[in-house]
Amino acid sequence: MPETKKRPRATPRAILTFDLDCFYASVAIRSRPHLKDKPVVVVQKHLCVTSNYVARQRAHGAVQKMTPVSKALRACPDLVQIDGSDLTPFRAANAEVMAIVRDFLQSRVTTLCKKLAQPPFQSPCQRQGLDEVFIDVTQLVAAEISAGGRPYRFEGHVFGATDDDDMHRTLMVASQIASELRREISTKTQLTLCAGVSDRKLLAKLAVDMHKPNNQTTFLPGNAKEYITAMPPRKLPGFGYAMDTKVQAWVKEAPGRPEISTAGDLVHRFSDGRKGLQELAAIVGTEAVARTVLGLCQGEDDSEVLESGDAPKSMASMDSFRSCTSMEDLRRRARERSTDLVTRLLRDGQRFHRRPRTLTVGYRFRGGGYHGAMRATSMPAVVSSLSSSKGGDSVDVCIGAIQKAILLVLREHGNISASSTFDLTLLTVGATNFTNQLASNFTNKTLSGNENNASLQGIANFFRKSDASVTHMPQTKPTEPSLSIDSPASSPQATGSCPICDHKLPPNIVLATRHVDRCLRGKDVTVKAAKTACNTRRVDSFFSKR
DNA sequence: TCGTTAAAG
DNA sequence: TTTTCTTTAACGA
Repeated sequence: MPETKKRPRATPRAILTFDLDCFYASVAIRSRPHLKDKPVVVVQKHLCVTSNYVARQRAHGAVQKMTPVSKALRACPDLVQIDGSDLTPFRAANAEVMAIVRDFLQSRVTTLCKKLAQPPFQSPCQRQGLDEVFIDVTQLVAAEISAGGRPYRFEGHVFGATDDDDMHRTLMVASQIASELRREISTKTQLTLCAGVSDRKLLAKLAVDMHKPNNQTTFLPGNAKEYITAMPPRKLPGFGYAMDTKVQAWVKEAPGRPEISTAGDLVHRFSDGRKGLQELAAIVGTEAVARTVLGLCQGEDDSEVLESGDAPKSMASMDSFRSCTSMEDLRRRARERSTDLVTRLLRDGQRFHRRPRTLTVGYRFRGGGYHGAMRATSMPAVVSSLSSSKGGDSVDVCIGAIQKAILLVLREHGNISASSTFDLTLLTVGATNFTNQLASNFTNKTLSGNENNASLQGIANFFRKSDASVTHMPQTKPTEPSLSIDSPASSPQATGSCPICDHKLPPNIVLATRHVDRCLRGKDVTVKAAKTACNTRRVDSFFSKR
């Protein structure tokens, strides 16, 4: 018998989603207090990407996301424009918020677990863009309830009718945690935010928009199905433009097909067992997608909150323009992208002790559709030794090397050269496939504070990738001895205790890793849960204890 | 491993 | 409506 029967979860989860209020505008105004009561928009190219509430009010709805500056200016002539083309301050503000969230959760867990004499755990945090985060506080709520002392009531708005059972008590405590965390964040950053609380990401996400700004809503799952089936499916997170287009195309494809204007319509037409599923699969691509979509349309969502960690998995720099037809112009733009990327790579390397192995180049010809093309090549070798050496010219060398690589890709795959005519509208350059750099200059560094390091990153990656069928080591290239974590001579020392069993760990990082790995397997825990449980942050924080 | 598509903010 | 500047995941080859 295959175990494909799916069962409902044994215990209800508690999921929070936070959404910073008009994030870009708030961050921009925070550093310019004199603009506090002025109508403000943050501008990229000729578009307003965000506005504050003063601007929205004044323009009476005419200033929205992605409104052309000219139009916004007509609606509100005294609009203050702030350039938002450099994302650095927004990335920094995001990091600030994430750090506060993690510190808050960490200290709660620490005190509660001590009190309850129970091993510590972590609460996964998933970054969603720069202004949103999902948090799974299931275990934290459970610990809070065990510890007692919480009044059984909701904090903030509630959507739906409550009841006197476990799930509702869970969500009550979750709403209290959400409220406390919101207060903590807005006190420390001067940024306000909304929270959505529910037992799954889908509902938490829908809840977060129900009362804005600076407020929170708990979505009681009992009301999910009727609420969601009445919505246009396109409004559901996960049901995007492409899906909507395909479904609507199907509707119009043949006469007599039913209108699909609500999620309920879709469920009604396609949830008729296996046949309906296959019909939907034919429209949306795969059966897996069909199943998820059908679930979404009924308010179901099993997806986990995935730990994002501190280090991004890829990095890109993009420029869009009306036209680029000369090599001279192209070279200049390529250098610009290259400079931006190298600058960020340098900082990333200082923080995470890693270098990208792959360079991606994206481009689009005028009239060449939405996506354009994307190519990947190996990163120029000089980048592996990128550093801000005082005397050296490493940065400039890297910028030049990447610029050259971009031009080469465009020549080879886009047929763009001095002897061809072309017209580009987009150039993207990105770095991916990060691997740890364990150089001699780093080996002797002490482990401390927020300073992440290469070996820890290696371990984190190892856990992330570990799989029931795979025995042990990460699948790094054998040709890269400097990356392996099994070279005790150059590995930093681990101290502290196992995040699973709390035993003291051996100082050798390889042995420590092995121990934690065994421990994970020893526990009756699914691989998926193990992956979620053992993430960068957690491993980092446990291994880097002074 | 490379490259595309889709989704999200 | 595909417009800005990203980041991530799933999937096919």
